[in-house]
Amino acid sequence: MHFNDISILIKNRRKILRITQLALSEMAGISLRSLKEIERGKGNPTINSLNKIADILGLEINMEVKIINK
Amino acid sequence: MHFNDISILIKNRRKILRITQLALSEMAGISLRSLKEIERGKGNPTINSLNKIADILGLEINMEVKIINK
DNA sequence: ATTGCAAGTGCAATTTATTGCTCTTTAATG
DNA sequence: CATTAAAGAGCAATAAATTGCACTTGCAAT
Repeated sequence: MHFNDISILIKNRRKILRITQLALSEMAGISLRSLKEIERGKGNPTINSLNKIADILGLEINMEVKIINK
Repeated sequence: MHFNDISILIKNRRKILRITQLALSEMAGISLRSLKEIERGKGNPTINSLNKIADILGLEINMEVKIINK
């Protein structure tokens, strides 16, 4: 899962929960500016920023051995 | 999955593959210094740094809806 | 015990993520 | 169309990640 996919997931999940970027940024404790960048897929956020957002959205970050498709 | 868990996973996976921090850092294209910090669980790496490491180690980062345990 | 290699770490330099301010664009609603 | 709210974006300031260098610590093998 690349950062671009994560961006889209965050954006979709936020919309499902019907909250604005401003509301999410405040609840997560990151700046509105940063959240905008992240949802646009621009930049290179830190794991902390992503974790804060994930916590609010009921998401979690995992890392696992990649499955190779035949 | 918190950053601390990711650090441990990276370190374990690297040892399973029997490569040194230096080798991994060079293959991933990040500095040895940064990799050391990450494996120690210190700092706050960017998603790019984690992705580069994950690629070499055959790992992948995922983000998904958290399952609530009863 | 000592030799050699891998990993941990303090510090300073540099690059870059994060932020605030401001303005523009888009989308929905009356 | 006009209004309003939400999202996109340029720019500069600041905080923080990344890096290199030098040194120490740990660990295994001879």
